[in-house]
Amino acid sequence: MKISLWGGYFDIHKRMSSLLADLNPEQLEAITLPHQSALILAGAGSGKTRVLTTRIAYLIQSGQVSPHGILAVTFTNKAAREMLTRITAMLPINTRGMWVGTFHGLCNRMLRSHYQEAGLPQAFQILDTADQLAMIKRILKSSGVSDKEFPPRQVQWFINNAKEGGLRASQVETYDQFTRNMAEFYLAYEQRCYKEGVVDFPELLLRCYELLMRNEILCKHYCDRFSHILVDEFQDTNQLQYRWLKLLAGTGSSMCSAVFVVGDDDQSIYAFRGADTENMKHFEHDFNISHIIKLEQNYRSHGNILNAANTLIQNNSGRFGKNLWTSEGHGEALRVYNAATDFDEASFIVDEVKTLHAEGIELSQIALLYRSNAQSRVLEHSLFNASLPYRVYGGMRFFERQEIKHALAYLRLIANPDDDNALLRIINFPTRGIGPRSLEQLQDTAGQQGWSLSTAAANKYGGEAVSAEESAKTKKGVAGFVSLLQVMRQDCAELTLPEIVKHMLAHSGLIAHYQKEREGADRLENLNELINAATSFVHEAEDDSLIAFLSHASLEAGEHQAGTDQDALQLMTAHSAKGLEFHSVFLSGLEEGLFPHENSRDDDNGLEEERRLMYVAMTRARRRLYLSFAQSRMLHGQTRYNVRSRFLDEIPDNLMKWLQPVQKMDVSYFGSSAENQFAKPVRQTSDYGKRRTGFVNQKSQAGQWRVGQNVLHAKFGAGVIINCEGQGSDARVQVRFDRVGMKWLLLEFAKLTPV
DNA sequence: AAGATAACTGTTTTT
DNA sequence: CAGTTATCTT
Repeated sequence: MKISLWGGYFDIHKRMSSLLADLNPEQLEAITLPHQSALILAGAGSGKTRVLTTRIAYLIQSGQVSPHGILAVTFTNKAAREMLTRITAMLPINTRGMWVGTFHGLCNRMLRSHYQEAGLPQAFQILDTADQLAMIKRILKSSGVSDKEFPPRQVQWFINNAKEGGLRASQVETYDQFTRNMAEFYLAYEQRCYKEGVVDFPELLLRCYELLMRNEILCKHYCDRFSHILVDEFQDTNQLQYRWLKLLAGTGSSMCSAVFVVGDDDQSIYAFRGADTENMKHFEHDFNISHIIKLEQNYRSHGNILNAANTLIQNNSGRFGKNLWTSEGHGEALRVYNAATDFDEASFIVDEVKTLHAEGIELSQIALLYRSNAQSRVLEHSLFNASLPYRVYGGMRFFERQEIKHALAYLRLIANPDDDNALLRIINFPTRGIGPRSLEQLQDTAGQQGWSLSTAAANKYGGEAVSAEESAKTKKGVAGFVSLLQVMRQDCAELTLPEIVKHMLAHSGLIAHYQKEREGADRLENLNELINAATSFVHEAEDDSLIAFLSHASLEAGEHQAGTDQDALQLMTAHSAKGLEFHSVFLSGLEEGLFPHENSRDDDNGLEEERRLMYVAMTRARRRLYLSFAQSRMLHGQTRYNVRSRFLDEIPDNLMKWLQPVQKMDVSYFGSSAENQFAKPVRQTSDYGKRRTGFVNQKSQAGQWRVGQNVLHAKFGAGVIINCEGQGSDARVQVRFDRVGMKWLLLEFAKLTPV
């Protein structure tokens, strides 16, 4: 007994000291702060996540708080997951009871627990941005106003802005006809959402805020419970999120919680979507922060990179101020390349990547960053031709795919019949002969009676309940749809989540529909994947109900695409790169109008945000940083002539090394990679399927090079011709090689042997 | 109800 | 230029 006690005691100490080992003084100070609110200014690569997670582990390990008393909030699901994994790795105890999640996720959680007090139906559904826009379009249409006069996107922007400012439709200040109209749409939208039992993203926050605001007892309950609130990326919070935090912390009255926020004003790059850096200054004041802890030691980059970034960011005003430093050496100079064209820039990057790769740097440790997504095209083209594997981030996500949204719409209707958005999406998909006129009738009835569409449909066409699913099929049109849903709802009552999904896929006709479609294979695969998603959800989530799964689908859109296991180059915008690091970083398109972007150039705030973005991009690099710009660039079908970015001039000369453009008229270079130089792009879009752009199938040519011919290539080995194109010296063939896949080859250069 | 053509529109993004 | 969306055909 005694021994085990001592053993346990010793264990805790050992664990505690290993927890706090290798921390620098500032990190240690932040982690071991007493029960008080704190503002940690954490520079890029300064171990921010480590501080946050270790702080939590420390608080629990030292017995200051139980997991039950901790609430940690992040912006992305990825960050929340990472945090939880790291905490669990540090602690021997069960972390259940701890609330770790995104603002939206946590608000959803509270609203689910107190749906009645919040005035929501139990099965309330969450609208994503696209759903919200669809809803707004519907309202504008029924109000009879033109899309031209009131663009739906603008209305959406207005509504979300108001909500993020904490304002309801009735509270919006109307000082002219325009805002009066907007407020009117907002009100109509609010009422529709209420009727249908749906909430949009900002509504989750606002509703939760109002819930705590109005219900003192409940608010007190959470205040008392969460004695420690920790916030990641605090510089990205908007007004409403800040107010929510203050409420939860119990400021006004007793100030019961300690709020520990970590952020970096220099990395605030989301002002355009409502993030308010001022929150950091408000926090300092509202929470009586006497001293800000600055984490300035950087564990990521070499000195030259940091100094360049430091000098750049010093051009911004109103900073808290901080200078990153490293105990590692200066490292290499930044490499700058002045390209003649965007194409030239891309081939320069390709050459450098090849060299780096040859030197042993993994492709996944190299990032190509750009300001806007459109810039990836030229790069992709060159990379493809060079046969370099790459991965583009920021495409369509799993739960946003058309077929998945259709499937989810069926599930949502099973859970919540009043969801008109969902109904409209699939009432005639797969087609069941419900045209615009019957839909209009239905909407009229619903409008007159104040019913939801599915109630209207049931009352109009429903009749007695149908027992066998067969009768659902025999009925036509709306009546068929009504009994289909009825039957589905009945059947699903007894099934587990994965079974519900399977059942729905089979009986909705979605599977049959996509089996018929030519390009449907990938969609079918995705629908199958939805069953898998449901299965793993049941295994992982505490609440495995359909409603919980639907929330999950809305709040976590899923990884961008199935991650290829292959070592691949990383292509992404500077925004997406935030939080990541790479051995080498290529920062391309450093031109006035592009970076800084022309839309941000005119006002100081915009320019400073662009500069922060540049700062974020630069500090992604560990060892080597390339900066490049092109004198001319193809944009929107026009060649634009740009001057180099002012940001380049803000970096000290002695930290940069200007690379000379290499003469590329070398014959051996030209000859040896001719296949690649002239190969045609096959760009795999992030959407379903393998859509090709850039060429059309041509008739096969006469002669020995024809479709179906087996060939042998010196480098690529055996393959078969699957496409022919062009005449004379332009003649090229597309070959599917056994080993290296598809390639376009110029016949003049590629030495092909017919087999 | 699917397929074809015309018109439009171009930052950054998570929930 | 290229990708999406609205509109017009068959």
